[in-house]
Amino acid sequence: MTPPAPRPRDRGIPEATVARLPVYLRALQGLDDRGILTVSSEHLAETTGVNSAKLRKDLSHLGSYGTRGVGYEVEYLIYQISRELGLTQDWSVAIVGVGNLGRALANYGGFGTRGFRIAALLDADASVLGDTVAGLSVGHIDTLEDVVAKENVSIGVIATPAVSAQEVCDRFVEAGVTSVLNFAPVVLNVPPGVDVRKVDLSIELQILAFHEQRKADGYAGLDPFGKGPA
Amino acid sequence: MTPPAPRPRDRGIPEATVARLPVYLRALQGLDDRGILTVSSEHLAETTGVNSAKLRKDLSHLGSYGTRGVGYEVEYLIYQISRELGLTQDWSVAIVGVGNLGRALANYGGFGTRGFRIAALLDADASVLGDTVAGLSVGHIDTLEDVVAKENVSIGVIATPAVSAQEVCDRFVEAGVTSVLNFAPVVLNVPPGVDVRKVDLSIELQILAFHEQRKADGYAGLDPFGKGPA
DNA sequence: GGTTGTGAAGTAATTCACAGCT
DNA sequence: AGCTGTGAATTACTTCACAACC
Repeated sequence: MTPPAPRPRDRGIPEATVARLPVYLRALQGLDDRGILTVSSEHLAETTGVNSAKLRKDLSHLGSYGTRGVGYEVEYLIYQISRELGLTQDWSVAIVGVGNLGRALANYGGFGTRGFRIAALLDADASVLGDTVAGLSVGHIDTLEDVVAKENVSIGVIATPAVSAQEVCDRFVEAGVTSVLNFAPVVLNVPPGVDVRKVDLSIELQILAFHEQRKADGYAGLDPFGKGPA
Repeated sequence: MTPPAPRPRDRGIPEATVARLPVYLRALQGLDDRGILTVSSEHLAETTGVNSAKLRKDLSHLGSYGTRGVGYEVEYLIYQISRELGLTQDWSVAIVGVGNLGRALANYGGFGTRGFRIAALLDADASVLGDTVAGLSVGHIDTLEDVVAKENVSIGVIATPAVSAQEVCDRFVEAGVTSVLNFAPVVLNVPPGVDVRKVDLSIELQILAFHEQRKADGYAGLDPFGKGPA
């Protein structure tokens, strides 16, 4: 009888806003590093490439943290955004697949920075087991369930070939992981309640190719007929 | 005097649709590999994780390629989507930055598949120059302009550390590249007419952390007070 | 004077629901 | 009978423009 689960709709922040908060956060950290104390929506918007009204509306969803006539205090805003994003606590991440991509991810500075901790690197390939990558020893995929439980992993990163991705995902989910970041070029199937985000190189390239083609067709030629293939 | 460039707005396909076409395309190729000849919007929607009405509307922007009562012919739809995305021609790609990420990208199968050709791998670090990666010899960054001109590069991929990204981007743009795919965690500045897409691991993690925190706050506790930190 | 926060207006994307074709 | 293609309705997001405040 339960109606078709209208999702407990975020009593809060629009998804589009959530996706921009990390961008603001990074820009703010840059300002902080340079010792800048306050910033206006106009300035912060410019450095992050958004419209200033949008930035103000985004921030207004978190609360009223600016000062009229002055702007936003950089450190305070960093704290508020971090808190909203859940970065004031540490999240354990497990990376499965230690090929070039997995290594790139493991060595990526962004992990080390506040908020994330790599709990384990796992792979099925015996030839990389025991390798040390980013200070961690690569473990066997069979230990996935143990690692998730023991290290309290909440985010699983899939950097395996496409063919293994769904299986790894299933194991993550079965072990209790509810957030997955997928680099394999497949659509993952997960039960409700599990969030999946995907990063897909070839999709990005194809989107660029589309626009590139548009530029070639449309502008350069100034051909009013455009579309026609012949 | 030119007004603030209201962008020659695509006389066509919504951006949200463009971003999904590659997903449909991949699913269709999977069906084709399995010898499946036709597919309904319902079925294709299910395997790509979208609503079937959305899928039909997306496809309707390309033309009327289905058959009522039957569905879509798989091969024909593959061809039409490929054509729309500009994949019936080959695009030359240059990758700058041959660390783990650059290597992962170079070896990524998605490139090889129809539509993209890696024209060059470039790096500033003398220690990797001349290395062979994915069958290509790594060249020096100073040859960027030559390579872009000679190989007719239309998409530049930036896989360098953050600090070098803007400079590499400027050189790409100066050399005539109008599409950039950026993996470095910085907001790139480009003139109008140049498309930039970014892929940013830490943004994805932070978005997941946000939702993870929501799940922890909201559901598990069933605490009606939620928000308050103490 | 300067800048935020936000209703109201405008634009884009999604979903519904069904006419129209096979 | 089955499935597409699409107007109409809905929902989400963006931008404008200005009152409120420092």
